[in-house]
Amino acid sequence: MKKQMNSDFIQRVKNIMKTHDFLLGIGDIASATKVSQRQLRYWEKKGYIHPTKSSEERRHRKYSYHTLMKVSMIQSYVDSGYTLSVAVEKSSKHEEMTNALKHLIGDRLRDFNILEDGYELDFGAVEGISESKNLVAVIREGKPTKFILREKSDS
DNA sequence: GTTCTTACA
DNA sequence: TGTAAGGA
Repeated sequence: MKKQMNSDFIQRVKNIMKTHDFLLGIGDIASATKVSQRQLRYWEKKGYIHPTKSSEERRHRKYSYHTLMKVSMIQSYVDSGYTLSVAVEKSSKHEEMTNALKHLIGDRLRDFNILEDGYELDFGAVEGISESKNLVAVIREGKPTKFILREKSDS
């Protein structure tokens, strides 16, 4: 239900982006990321990045903001000394990790509290441990983050 | 004016 | 890989 609403929203945003041509040219990507147009065309030939499908009928390539971020991340890995292919692998893995984290948070985060010096994230009950307790991540500035099992409150 | 491909250095 | 040529 919630997921349905969310994908509808994303679809509407995509439609608006398309009708308003909220897309970036190769020059935009190049100037923003300092990756040359030559390099971007090379990355495309290698299959690392893809122009939007709608640009297949166009004269020029068009890129999404998502692609901009991907290029930026790949380049940051390249700047760190990784080879291009490794940089691409790392950016793919980073993206998957981000998706997994979003999934985890959306799926399991039951409560969130802001503390004086940090945060508490309540992930609810842990299967097979204790149904009356919740797993809580406690993050405090200057201290190691820890997980605790806390008795459920009635309020 | 920008982007495209091809080709040369 | 940068740059130039010559078109779109």
